[in-house]
Formats: sequence, structure tokens, C-alpha cells
Amino acid sequence: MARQKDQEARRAQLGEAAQRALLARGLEGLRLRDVAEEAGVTPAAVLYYYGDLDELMNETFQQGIERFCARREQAAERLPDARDRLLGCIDAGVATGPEDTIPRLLFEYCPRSLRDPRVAALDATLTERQVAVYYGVLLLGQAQGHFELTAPPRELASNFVALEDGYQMDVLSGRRHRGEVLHLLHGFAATVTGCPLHR
Amino acid sequence: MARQKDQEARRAQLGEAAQRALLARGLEGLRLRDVAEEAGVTPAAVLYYYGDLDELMNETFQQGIERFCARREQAAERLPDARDRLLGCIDAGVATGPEDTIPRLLFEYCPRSLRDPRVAALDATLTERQVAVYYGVLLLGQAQGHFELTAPPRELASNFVALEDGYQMDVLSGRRHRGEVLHLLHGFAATVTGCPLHR
Amino acid sequence: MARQKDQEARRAQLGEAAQRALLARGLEGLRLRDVAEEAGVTPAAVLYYYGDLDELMNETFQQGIERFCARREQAAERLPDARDRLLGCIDAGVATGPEDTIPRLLFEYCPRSLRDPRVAALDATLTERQVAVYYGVLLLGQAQGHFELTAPPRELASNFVALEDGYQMDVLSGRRHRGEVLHLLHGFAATVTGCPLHR
Amino acid sequence: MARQKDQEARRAQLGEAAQRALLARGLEGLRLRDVAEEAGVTPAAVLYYYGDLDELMNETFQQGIERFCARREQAAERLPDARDRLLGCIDAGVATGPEDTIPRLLFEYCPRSLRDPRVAALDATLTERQVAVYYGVLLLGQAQGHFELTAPPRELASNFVALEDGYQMDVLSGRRHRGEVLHLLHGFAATVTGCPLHR
DNA sequence: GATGAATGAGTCTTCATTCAT
DNA sequence: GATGAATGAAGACTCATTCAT
Repeated sequence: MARQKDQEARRAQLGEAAQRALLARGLEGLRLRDVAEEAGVTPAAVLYYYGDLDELMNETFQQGIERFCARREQAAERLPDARDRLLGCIDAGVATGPEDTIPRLLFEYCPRSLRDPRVAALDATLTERQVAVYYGVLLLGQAQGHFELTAPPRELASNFVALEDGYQMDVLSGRRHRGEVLHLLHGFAATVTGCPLHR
Repeated sequence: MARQKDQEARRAQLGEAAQRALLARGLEGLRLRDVAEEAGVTPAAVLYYYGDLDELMNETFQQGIERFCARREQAAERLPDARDRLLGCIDAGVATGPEDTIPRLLFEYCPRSLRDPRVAALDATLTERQVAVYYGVLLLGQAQGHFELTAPPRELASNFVALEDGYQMDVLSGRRHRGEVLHLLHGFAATVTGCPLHR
Repeated sequence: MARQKDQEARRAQLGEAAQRALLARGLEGLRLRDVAEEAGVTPAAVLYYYGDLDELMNETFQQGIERFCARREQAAERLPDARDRLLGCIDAGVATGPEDTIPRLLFEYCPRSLRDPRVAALDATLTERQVAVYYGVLLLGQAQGHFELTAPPRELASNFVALEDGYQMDVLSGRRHRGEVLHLLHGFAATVTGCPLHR
Repeated sequence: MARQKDQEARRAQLGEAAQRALLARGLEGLRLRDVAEEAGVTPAAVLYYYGDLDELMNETFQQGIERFCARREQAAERLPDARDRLLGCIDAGVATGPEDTIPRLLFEYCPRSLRDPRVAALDATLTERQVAVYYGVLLLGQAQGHFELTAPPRELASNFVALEDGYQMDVLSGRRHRGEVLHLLHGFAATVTGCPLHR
């Protein structure tokens, strides 16, 4: 039991080290050694827990997705009013800046997902879960009588996610500030819901 | 003079070989050898013209951007009516499918642009040129009296580009068909221009 | 006393595990780990009893030799008539097929015996004991008046063993069936003893 | 053309280096490095020509077989009289001593041939070619009226080869001298051909 | 007595790079 | 201008071995 806990703890440690190493060096050209040094152990020790760098990095991706989605789902569910939910949802989805770890981490996997089916599958769930959140918020807004949607809710939800994804890159590269992107997304939200969100 | 022309021709050949090799193997894990084999020469010969794989791949990125933007700019300028231009512009910006070479090529550079400033700079121009095209079309539409914009044209232009970029990944990964994405973009266009684009 | 018995028992267990592992992976490329897994313990535990993989494998070889020789010696001594003894002796010396564990085990040590003097010494006793058995049988056959030998008994005994060894490989590799080899050995036996062995 | 010759020459050099390294270290535990050092090049250079240590060692085995068989086939065909041929054949098949490279080399592959099908196939041809030589000599001896065989020639030929193989190990390990083995084989030959071979 | 964690030495292998031709 | 041979640095990975528990 204690042993199993140690295992878990060690794996978690390595996962976090992997995250840091990933941000520092990129998925491209990330060496086993980088992760090991970041974790303060030898490369062989990493393999003792993961057997393969890919295995570790896939898990890192999965955890990144989980955290990203969880944060946003919680943000959406906390508030009762759909208008607040929509704002919270947007807020939780846009990176705070070039240093925001989770979104940057997710970005590293883009090209790999075109080649590795397992990564592609994870990437697909990432999109789906985000769409589902927006979809729920839009339906709720309709039910509460706040939203007058300009298109089917499913389509609008997709648009929200695509828009966000497109802007994410801008924020991470430092080309746009978070505030600017939030403003643009709010504009889009106001237009398609027919509802001035800021009261 | 002839010498210089040969140089140019050889470099162009290598550039195209680099493109093919890039699509086959990804930027991550692309080897000098891959490009060389694709071009039918030895690795040493590639180095003779480029000295560095990065140099060649940066040029490849630049060319990819140029082609992508040029195609879309031509598509937009060809037609006199802003409504047609907008449709043409959207049409030229969405990948035909997972095999569409130019957009796929551009996608490979995503994570690298977060790390390599030169790539980041190129990536920025890509975004800017696209925004400029949409911006021009929206202004024209206003002038022609076809569009009743729901937000400042600069903002809407940004939204168009971000939306497109966000969906591009879906098309390239095969998660969405081009037609679906076009439909979604057309819906957005109709909403923000206040104009049913298909007559 | 009890302690010592435990020791013995554990070592015996490991010896058998080593045998199975040896057949599965060959002496070449046999890892401490393989033996440990076969025995259901950790590599460190194996080292606790043997300190060295070579030590264990040498003991395994020795045991293999012992079993092989013992079986054949018993087969030879059981019957009173030299002609039966000779047949029994041949019978006990030829592998039943590619799966016959003891001969296969012995085979694994061939090249090592050219390099490791301890293995070479063991291998020498293997040959000697086998020759001794045939020698005894041939002498008995002469004494009983059944055999009319075509050469000195010592030489013929050597020939029997060499012949057997040469064919052993064929049986273990599946190139010849046991029956075929027995037939060939019986032919040789009949010739050199001047005695039709099957009555 | 010159290039191709260089290739061949280099491969041959490496083949000989591999042979020497094999005798020194055994197939078990032979490292790429050993071959490289023996050849006076870097390990990478060996891979440049062979890509795989196994590939090189299989070729080495094949060449060993070829030389061994060729030598003996020539020895057999040179003399017109079957009795001389038989003696020459035996002579060419027994190792000169523990340092005789070709037979030692062949011995290294014994256990591997039980596991690697390609090696097994080569090993089978080795046996077949040897049997064929003896078979031819025995038939010739019958035709010439010198031999009165005690068993079908095919069977006797097999026996010759097995006997030789069995004794080979003794010579290579230094347990028996070549002269002793030749004497034993001559004795067998005289018996089964019914012909005193030494005139 | 035995385990599991972790190490470090050793190996193959890949790859850009160099250099004589 | 371009090649093919060869290198050497760097990486992943394996495995016996050590050590605290």
C-alpha cells in the first residue's frame, strides 16, 4: 500500500518534471535526459517508471487536457446565470500570457497529433469536451431566456472553440494580450447570443 | 550569371524536396538525409547549398506562407462584388482535406514558432496578411452597401482568421470535412455582415 | 541444519529455473533476470544464493551431465546380456527430439567449453563417462562371446560416442528423427560387433 | 567500377576481422566494437558496410562453410583412386588442432543454429555438402571394385560425417590430437569399406 | 532473507559533418 | 560541384549490481 503510494508519487513527480522540460525544450528534441535532470534523477530511473519517453509524454498530454478541461468545466458550472457562465467559460479558456503552462503544453502536441493516432485521439477529446461546455451554456442561456441565438447552438459552440483555439496561439506567442482576445471573444459572444453580457 | 541561375534552380529543387520530406516526416524528426533522398542527392550536397537544415526549413516555411497568402489574395481580388470576395476568401483559406499540402506544411511549424524568433516573425506576417485580406473585403462590402457589420471591421477580420485557423486543424486531422467547416464559416460571415451571402 | 536445508532447497529451485530459462533463451543472451523470473524471485535474490550467473550456469551444466550420464549408466547396467545393454545404451543416448531437455541443455555449452576451462573440464568428464559405459559393454559382450570386435574396444567405444554426438545435433535441430539415428547407430553397432543385435 | 571493388575489398577486410574477433571472443558476447577494433576502424564504419552485426556474422558463417566445404571437395576430387580420395577427404575434414580457424569458427554457431532459422539453414547445407562428398567417394570405390560396403553408401556417408563432427570438438578442445582422430577414422573407414586403405 | 528503487557502466545506433577525390 | 567513406558525438536502452528497508 505504502509502496503503491510511493509509485504514484514518483510518477507524478516525473510527470511534473516532464511538463517543465517540455516547456523548456519543446516536444521536438526533448531528450530523456532533460526530463531526468529536471526531476533530479538519472535517465534510467525515468525508464524504470515509464519504459518509454513517449509513454511519459502521452500521459503528460492527457494530464494537460484533463486539467485544462476540468478548470473550465468547473468555471462554467459554478455560476447559475448562463451569461456569467459564458463569461467564465471564455475566461477559463484563454491563456493568461506566453507563460501560461497548460495551454502552451497542449500546443506542443499539434503536429504530433497529425502523425500519432493516440495523440490524435486525445486531441479529439480535448475539442469535444470544450464544445460540450459551450453547448451546455448556450442551451442554458436559451432556457433562461437570456440568449437569442443567431445559429444552432451546436454550430455556435464549435465556433467558440475554434475561435479560442485560433487566438490561443496569438496569446502564447505574445502577439496579442489576453485582454485583447477576451474583448474579441466577448464581442463574438454578444453578437451570437444577442445579449450584452456585461451588466 | 549562368552560375547564379544554376544556384537558384538547385535551391528551388531542394526547397521542393524539403516540402515533400516535411509532409512525410514532420518537422520534428526531419533529417537532413530525408531531404537529400527526396531530392535525389547526398546530404553533403544539401549542405553545400544551405549549410544548415534550419536555414532550408525556414525558407520552406516562408515559401509556404507566400503561396498560401498569394492564392487567397488573388482569390479575393478577382471578383468585384464584396460578397463574392468574402466567399472566395473563405474558400481559399480552408484546407481541402488532410492531404492539402500547403496548410499542412504551415501547421508543422506551430510549436517551433513559440521557440524560434525567426519562425515567430514569419508566423506573425502570415496572420497579418490574412487579416488584411478580410479587412479589405469587409471595408469594400460596407462601401458597396452590402455589409452591415456587427463590430469594427478590424475585429471581425481577426475573428475570421482565428476561426479559420481553429478549424484548419480539424480538417487536417480528418475530424471535420471541408464542407462542414465552410458551412460554419459561412454562418459566421452571414451573421456578422448581416448579409445572406448565397444569392 | 534446517537453515542448511533451506539453502539447499532454494539452490535446487534456482537450478531448475536456470535450466528452463536456459532452454528458452540459450546460454548466449541469458540474463540474470530470465532466471529470476523463471524462479519467481528478484534478480537480487538469485545473486544472494549464487553471487554470479556463471556460477549458477556451471552448476546447471554439471547437473545436466550428471543426469544424462546417470540415466545411461542405469540403462546399461540393468540388463545382463551385453547385446541388450548395447541397445539400451544407444537408446538412452539419443535425444527423443528437439524438445528433449537434457541433451539440448548440454548442447548450449559447446562453444563456451572452448573458452572456459572449467566448462571444458566438465565437458571432458561427460565424454569420458560415456566412453567408459560403451567400453564396459563391449568388454562384456566379448566375455559373453556375443561380440567379435573389428577394432580395439577402447577405439570402438570412442567411435560410438563421437557418432552419437555428431547425430545429436541433427535430432535437436529437427533435421533427423530419432528413429533414423537409432537405425544408423544400430547399423554401426552390428558392423563393429559382428553381431545382429535384434533377435 | 573501382568504387565497387573498394566496397568488396572493405567488406572482405571486415569479414576477416570478424573472423578473428569471433575466435577471440566467441559469438556469445561478441561486440560490434570487437570487430571494429580488429579491423582498425570505428564501430560506425562497420555498420556503414553491414548495418547489423548479425548480418556480418551470418556472412562470416556462410564464408566459413564455403571454405571448409570447398577445401574438402577439392581434396576429394584431386585424386583418381577412391581409396586416396577417402583418405584425403578425412584428412581435409579433421581440424589440425585447437588453433584451426575454420572448424573453430563453425563450432561457434552450434547453439545459435538451434534458435535462428537462417543459421539453421546454413548449418543444414554444411552437413549435406559433407555427406555428398563421402557418398560420392564411396560410390566411386564400389565402382572401382575397391570397396565392399557393410551398409548402404548413404548411411555410411552420414556416419562418416557424424563421426567427424563428434571428434572435431575433441580436437578443438585439445582433448585429442589430430593424429589420434585420424587413426580412429581410418579404422572406421577400413572396417566399413572392407579395404585396408594404407597401401 | 528478500524486495523494489535507483544507479552506472556498457552497448548499439543514428546523424550531421568532414574530407579526399 | 558533388560523392562516398568514415568519423565522433549524442541518444536511448539494457542489465547486473547496490542498498536501504
